[in-house]
Amino acid sequence: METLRERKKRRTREALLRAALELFTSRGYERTTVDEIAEAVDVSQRTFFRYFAGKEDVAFTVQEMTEAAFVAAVRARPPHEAPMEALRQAFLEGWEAIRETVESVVPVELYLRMYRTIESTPALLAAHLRRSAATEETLARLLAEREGVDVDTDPRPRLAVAVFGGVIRVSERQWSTSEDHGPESVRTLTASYLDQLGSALTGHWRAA
Amino acid sequence: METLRERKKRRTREALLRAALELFTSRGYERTTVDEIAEAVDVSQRTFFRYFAGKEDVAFTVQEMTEAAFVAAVRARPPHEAPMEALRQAFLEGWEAIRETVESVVPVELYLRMYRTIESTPALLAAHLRRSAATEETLARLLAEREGVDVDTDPRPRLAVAVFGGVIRVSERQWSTSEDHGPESVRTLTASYLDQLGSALTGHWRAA
DNA sequence: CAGGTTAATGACAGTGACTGACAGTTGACA
DNA sequence: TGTCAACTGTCAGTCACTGTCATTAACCTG
Repeated sequence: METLRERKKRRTREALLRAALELFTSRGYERTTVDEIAEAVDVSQRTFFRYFAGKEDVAFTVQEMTEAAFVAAVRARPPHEAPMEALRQAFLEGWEAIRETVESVVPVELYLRMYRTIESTPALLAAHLRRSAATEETLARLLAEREGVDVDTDPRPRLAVAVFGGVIRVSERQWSTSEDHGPESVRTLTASYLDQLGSALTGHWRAA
Repeated sequence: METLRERKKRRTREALLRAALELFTSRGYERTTVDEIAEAVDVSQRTFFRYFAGKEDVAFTVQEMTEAAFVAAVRARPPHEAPMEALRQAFLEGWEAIRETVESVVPVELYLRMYRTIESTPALLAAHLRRSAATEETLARLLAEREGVDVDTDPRPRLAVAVFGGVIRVSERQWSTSEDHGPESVRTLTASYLDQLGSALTGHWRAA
């Protein structure tokens, strides 16, 4: 069980996280100072930096959880599935588990708002893409191991993951700029885009 | 022709650029301060910020030129080429033109060193990926126009460009971490990876 | 439960990127 | 050659972030 000290720490951390996301999504990321976040929770600025490595770090706390959940979902896929199929299924079926993971920390609605803020804030978008690159590296190694190939000599693991990542990013972008913000719409969008990959890569697009 | 004032400005700008790249690649990006760059050229820090939007901005000045050159190369492709083929040819054939563009500002060798610095510096890698995303958006619109489809309703332009961008990134990464740093090796690597795309996306990789 | 240990916090000072304001300087051009 | 506009330096200030040290509060042991 949890000691009093640990409980206090957890509460401070969660309060900082919630305050930060609330401020980022309402006032905007750049127009929010670390001092304001700390003040909203009534701790010193120094304390904020003891809980989070930086202003950017808070913004991605929830993202980090979902990424970890996705990697876990891929890891749990049966070995007989082909690589791309495993990625596809992990994404489409793992949705509910990811949603629950999020809800245990912040309201899903806040998470979705934060996602849009990330997409529309250049500094955060850059960080997001770099984090995605890191996740892709993890996935490439994972798939290489599943298939028994060497990730450093065989380019296919990294290629497959890069392509999958690209599809995800296109769906996310489409989702975050469209009207329909239901969490379900990303799933259908991603599935549809994965299906259109082949026709996107071959020949002309104009109907003959 | 150029007025004296313009000549002075251009010289200051190029001096700042060269000094910055030299310092970034030798001492490291984060261990270089803007004050040091300004001091190396004997101007005030304020002047540096009048020529470049920020420390990050200098680091990508040459990159920006190569990206523009690539977009131009794609634009110059004959319309009968299919989208992916146009991207492929623009990249493989446009190499020499890009090289010349670079050489007109800084030694290619410095450009290559800077590239490695970008790949190995988290903050710069993030910025690089965001810039790539912006370029991909430009290319998607370009291809959509070529093919006469609507980029906002037809996902194929963005998908194709995302996949191509993914292949480029994988080759660049492989190149920047390998021994062979000749500028030719990126070409062969990219061509080879594009050829392996199909087999990376379908079925298992393990030889039966 | 008193007293010592350790973790958490606050207060303060300092660095580095960046911006705004204003004054001084130097090319451009009549 | 003198006036105007562009360019530059100086200075002050904001914000993210870090190191240091004293203080507080939880923990644990006798």
